[in-house]
Amino acid sequence: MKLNQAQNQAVTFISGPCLVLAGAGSGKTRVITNKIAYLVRDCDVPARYILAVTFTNKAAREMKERVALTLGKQESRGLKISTFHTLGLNIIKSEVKEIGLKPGFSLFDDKDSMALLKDLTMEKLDGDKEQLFLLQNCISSWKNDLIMPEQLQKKALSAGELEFAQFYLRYQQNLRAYNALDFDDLIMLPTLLLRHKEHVRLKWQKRIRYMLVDEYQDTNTSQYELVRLLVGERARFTVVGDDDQSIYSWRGAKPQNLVLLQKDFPALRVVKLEQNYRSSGRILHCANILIQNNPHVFDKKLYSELGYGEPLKILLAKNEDHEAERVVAELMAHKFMNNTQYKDYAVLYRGNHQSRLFEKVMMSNRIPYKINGGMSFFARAEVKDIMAYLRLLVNQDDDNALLRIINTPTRGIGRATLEKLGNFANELHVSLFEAACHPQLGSVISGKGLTAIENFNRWIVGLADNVMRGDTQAGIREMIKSMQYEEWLYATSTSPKAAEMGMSNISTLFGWITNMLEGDELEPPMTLPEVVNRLILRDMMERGEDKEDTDQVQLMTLHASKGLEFPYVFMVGMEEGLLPHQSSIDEDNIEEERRLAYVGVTRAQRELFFTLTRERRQYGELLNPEPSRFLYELPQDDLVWEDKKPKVSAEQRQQKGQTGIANLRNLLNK
DNA sequence: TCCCTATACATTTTT
DNA sequence: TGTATAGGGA
Repeated sequence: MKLNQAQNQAVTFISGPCLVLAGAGSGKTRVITNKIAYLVRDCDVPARYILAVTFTNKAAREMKERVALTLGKQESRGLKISTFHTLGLNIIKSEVKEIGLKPGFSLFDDKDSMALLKDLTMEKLDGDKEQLFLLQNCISSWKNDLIMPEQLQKKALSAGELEFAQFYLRYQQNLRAYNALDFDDLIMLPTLLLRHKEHVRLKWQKRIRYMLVDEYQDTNTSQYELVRLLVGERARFTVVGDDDQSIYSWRGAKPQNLVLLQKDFPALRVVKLEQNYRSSGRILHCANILIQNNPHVFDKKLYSELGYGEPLKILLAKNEDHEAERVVAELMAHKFMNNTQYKDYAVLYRGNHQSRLFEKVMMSNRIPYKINGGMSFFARAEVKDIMAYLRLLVNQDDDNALLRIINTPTRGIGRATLEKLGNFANELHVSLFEAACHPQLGSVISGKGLTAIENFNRWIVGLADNVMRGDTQAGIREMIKSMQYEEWLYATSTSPKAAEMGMSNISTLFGWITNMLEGDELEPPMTLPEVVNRLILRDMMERGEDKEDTDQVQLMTLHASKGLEFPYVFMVGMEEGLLPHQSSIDEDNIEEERRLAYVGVTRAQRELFFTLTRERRQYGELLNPEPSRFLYELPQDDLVWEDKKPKVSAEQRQQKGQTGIANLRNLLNK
C-alpha cells in the first residue's frame, strides 16, 4: 500500500498543527490510519497517548478495525478512537465531581429533552409545537456556542429571547435535578470544565500527545474549542476535512472552522489531497464543474487517473411512479448487461419519504434492497420501553424513563394517581421516584394507587440491586419475565405477528447489551450504566457475520451517503424544489444544496444516472417541477439527456413497463 | 382500558 | 396523498 506524495506529506508531518484538505475519494481514511501507525511505529508515541475523534460511531468502529489490521493488537493497545460525544461522556465520567453530577447520570435524547421542555413551558406556550421546536433549537445553539443561561441574562435580548433564556435556565436546572444530561451537554460541559480549571486541563493534555479529527468541516464551535483545549500550546494535531462536503450546517456545524484554524494556529501546515481514486475522470470533471459554482477559501481540483468513462445519463419520467419503474428497469437491464451484483447499485434521494415508491417497485420485482435510515430501531415502542426500564434501574431520578413505563405493562397506576404524584414531587422539589418513596406519600395518594406505587417501588429497588450487583444479564432477563412483558405485548398488539416482531427487537437489543457487557478484542467489557449511555448514543458495536456481504441495492438519503461509494449511482428527484429543496431556495441557501449534490455525484465510481419527473404529487397537489438547476450547471458535453419517449397513454405505458420488467426478471432469474 | 376516528403534518438528523 | 398520534366514546 503505497502513499502518493501528498498523502505521504500528510502522514509524516507530526511536529505541529496540520490541516489535510481531503477531496472526495482521495484516501483520507488511509491517511488517518497510516498516520496513527506512523506515530506508533516510527515516532515511538505509545498508542495510549493518541486520540482520534470522529462524528459517527460507524466511522469510529471502521477506523478501529483498520488500525487494528495495520498495527496489530499489541501495538494498538490503549489507542483512543471515539466520537466527540463519547469522548465528552468519558471526560464527564472521570470528572463527575468537578462537574457536580452524581455518578450514574442519565442521558436524554432529543425526545426526552422535548418532553421536558414541553412540561416546563406548558403554562406559557401551551404545547405550541412550532415554538417548542424553536426553543429546543435555540437552547442547542446556545450550548453549541458555549453560552450558559446566566450569561444570557446580562445580554440585551428582546422580550421573546428573554423568555427563552428563562426557559433555558429552568431546563438546565431540571436536567440537573434529574441527574441527566442532553447530547449538547456532552460537549459543552467538558469544554467549559477544561477552559476554567487549569489542573483538569493539564491532566487531559498530558494524556493526549497527538490528536486527530475526522470530518473537521462538521465541527461546531464547542467541538472546535474542545479540540483547542485538548491540544493546548503544543498543538500537535491533524484535522482532516473537505469544505465542499459540509452538509450539516443546519445542525450547527461551522465550516468556517477551517478558516479559523489558520488564524488560531499560524504555524498550520496545509496539505491538499487532490488525486481521486474512486471515480471515472468524467464523473470527477462534472463534480469539479458543479462545485465551482460555490465560493471557495481553499482552491482544490480533483483529478483521476482512472479512465474517462461513460457519459452521465439523465432519465425523464412522467411522474414519480414512473420514475421508480424507470430506475428499476434501468437497473435490471444494466445488471443483466454488465453481470454485476445488486450491491453495486445505490439510489440516492433528498428526503426519506422518497424511498417509499422505490421500495414498492423493488419489492414487486423481487429485487433485494436495503433502506438506510428512516424509522430507527430505537424509535420502536418495545425498544423504548426496555430502554426506559434500564435507565430507571441505573438512575431512579430519571423521570422521563419512569413516566414511560410506570404503567407499561398496566399496573393500575392511572392518570389521576400520576398527577397527584407529580404535584407531590413538585412541592418537594424531588424526582418522581423519590416522591414515590416518601413516607408521607400516603397523605396525597390512598387506596389502590398507593399499593400499586409501593409495589412498583419495591420491585424496582430490588431489581436495581440485583442488576447492579450480581449477574446483570440474568437480572435483565428476570426483569422482562417478572413484569410479563411478552404476555402484555401479545395481548395489546394488533396482531401476533407484530408482537413477535416486538419480541425479536427486544432480543436484538438484549444481544447488543450482552456483547457490550462482555466486551471483545476491540472493546473492553462495560458496566450496565455505561452500556445504557452508549446505547442512547446509538453506539452499539454491531459486529460479526452478516456485515456487508449481503447482495442488496442500497437506498438512502444523500446525507446518509456521505463517506460511502458505489459503482453505479442513481440520483433521483433532480428537480427544483426537491434538490435544491424548496425551503433552501426560500432561505437562499443554495450553496449547501449544491454541496449535497456534489456529495451525491462523487459517490459514483463508474456510472451515474439522474432522474426527474414531469409531474410530482406533493401533499395531494399536482406539481410540474422544473429540472434542477444543478443539471444545467454540469458540463453538457458529458451528459446524455434522454429524449422524450413517443406518446403513450398511461395504461399502455404501465403495461409496457410492467411486461418489460417482467421479461427482464425472467432473464435475470434463469 | 381499548379501539377507532379525526387530525395534523410531511427536509436533511452523524449524537 | 399517506401515515402517526392523540383523544373521545364505549
